[in-house]
Amino acid sequence: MPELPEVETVRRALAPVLEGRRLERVRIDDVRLTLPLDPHGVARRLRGERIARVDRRGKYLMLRFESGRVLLVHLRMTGSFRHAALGKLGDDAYRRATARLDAGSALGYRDVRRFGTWLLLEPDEVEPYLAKRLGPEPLDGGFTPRTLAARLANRRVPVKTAILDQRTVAGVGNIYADEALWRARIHPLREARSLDTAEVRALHRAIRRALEVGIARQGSTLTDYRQPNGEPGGMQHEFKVYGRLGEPCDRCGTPIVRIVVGGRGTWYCPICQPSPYAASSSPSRPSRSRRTSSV
DNA sequence: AGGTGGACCCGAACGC
DNA sequence: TGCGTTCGGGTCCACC
Repeated sequence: MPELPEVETVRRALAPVLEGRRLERVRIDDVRLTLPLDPHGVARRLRGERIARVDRRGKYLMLRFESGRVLLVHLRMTGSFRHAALGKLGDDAYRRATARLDAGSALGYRDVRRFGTWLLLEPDEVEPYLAKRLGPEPLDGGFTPRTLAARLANRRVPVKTAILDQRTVAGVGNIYADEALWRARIHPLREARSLDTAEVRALHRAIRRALEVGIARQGSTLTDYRQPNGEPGGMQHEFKVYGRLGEPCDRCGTPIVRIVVGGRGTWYCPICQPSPYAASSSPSRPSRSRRTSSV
């Protein structure tokens, strides 16, 4: 599932091979990719554009053209790019688009479930589009414990739901939300507004750490995600909680449990991340006390 | 306005 | 073995 670390890994791989290159031919085979626009019209508009920079904002990959236009790509669940330096992309039943570059190389876009989107924006449309949808970049200086606290204040939704909201912080998806909450020792069902200052600080730090480790491992591959050279990521081997039902917590050895939060599968450690509904016999109170119990 | 649940899509995993 | 059913993931949108 491409979240921030996966998209950033793709960006880092594509930037050196795409920047400065011109799109000589673009073919889009999936009518869903550019809805509500006609894919052939979009392909035609892309032809001739020269890529100035490959950027990322949240989970969006941005191809910035010299013209100022931007192709905003969202991979959703199963989108991926493949770059072939010699222009020879292998056969792929799930390829949805292909671009031929002036260096003789080829760029293929693959998407099994066809959730991904390509949106070609005019220069003045880009920032408003992103600003409306996304909060701060978690790895930039604009994301601080204070800004996070402001985004969580007054919100009654579970804290996991709050950090999955891209306006709270951009780029966190289901996997890294669970990983971050484990690192911060916060139960996913805690009301967002109930976190005290120390907990917000811990969560801020945990979100950054979880994403940084993900990038360092070049993302996580469960089934579909691939780097542009076709290789899987390695982060899936280092999950602390995600998908680890019944396996021992890395910190305390307690079996990881699974619940559903906001319709999403959610894994956590029932000891390290104490329930907000815990009885008074529990070692800690959820929203007040600083927990010192740990193993 | 904040919050919620369904829609979108389709391969994989599951149940019988 | 083969079939039908359920699940999941990010975002948008209709609705409360």
